[in-house]
Amino acid sequence: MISQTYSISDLARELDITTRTIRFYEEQGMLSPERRGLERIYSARDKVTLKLILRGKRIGFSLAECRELIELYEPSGGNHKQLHTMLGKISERRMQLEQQLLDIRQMQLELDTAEERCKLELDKNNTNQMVTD
Amino acid sequence: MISQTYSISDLARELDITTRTIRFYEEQGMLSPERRGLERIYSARDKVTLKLILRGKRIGFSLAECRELIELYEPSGGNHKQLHTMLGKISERRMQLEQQLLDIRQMQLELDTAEERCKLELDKNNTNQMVTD
DNA sequence: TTCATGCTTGACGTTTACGTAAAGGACGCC
DNA sequence: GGCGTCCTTTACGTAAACGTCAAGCATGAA
Repeated sequence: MISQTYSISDLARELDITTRTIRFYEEQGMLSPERRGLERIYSARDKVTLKLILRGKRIGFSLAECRELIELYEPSGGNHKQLHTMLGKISERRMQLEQQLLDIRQMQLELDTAEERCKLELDKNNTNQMVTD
Repeated sequence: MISQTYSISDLARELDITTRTIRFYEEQGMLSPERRGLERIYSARDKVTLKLILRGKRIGFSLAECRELIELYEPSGGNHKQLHTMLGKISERRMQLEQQLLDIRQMQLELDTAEERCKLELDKNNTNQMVTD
């Protein structure tokens, strides 16, 4: 089976980003698609990388942080020290993610409160309406 | 009991941000501290607002989004339509937070994989080391 | 052939979120 | 009264993450 490939606009459509964005990520060294002449040919792996970037962005990672994540994913076969560095970075990310989970839960609680207040206000208004009817 | 107040550098120290940042948030209409002459006097409520902003930033919200959250928090006593608008925004935020939770869990899984691979590599290196000893 | 469509590479523009001086007022202290 | 410290405003600078032309190549359809 021939592995699937994509044009730049294929990916742009499917992932709902612009081609400019994809080229920009390449400029930043986060992608290096094959070429057929000048034309870029993206593999399934490139698509996974892009999804990884987009997921990172949704939770507020900078592109630099996303790049680190990508590097963690590339089996670079590093030496002893590099491997320890990677493990360190992984545990840092883990801690950040835990903090984000806490922050999200807290926000959800705050949204609960805000929603309650809104609904109370609406009830109050409806009651007034009924009285003045 | 007199409610506690803070100077700008008090808050900067406590929240680990610069005074420039705090003034910037004020420029953006997210804070409006009392004044004693020119000097800014911050209340406990201002501090809560700042924490809300910082929490938002940690999970990747823009300042514009943070401002919306703050507005949801101010009991503006809006009219019927405004209240429905607010409820809409609240449910939008909820959906975004749910997506972020999914993204974070996915990232955690990916970190698991990356960590496994690192550890396997380390084991392999150690084994080689033992053989060559 | 001409035209539309999709791709390419520059290269300058823009928004966000502050950083970083510059210049100065107010206050406690030695 | 001078010094240090903290505060102020004004204003230009900057990094990140693209947006937005401009100009041009390739290729299939009319």
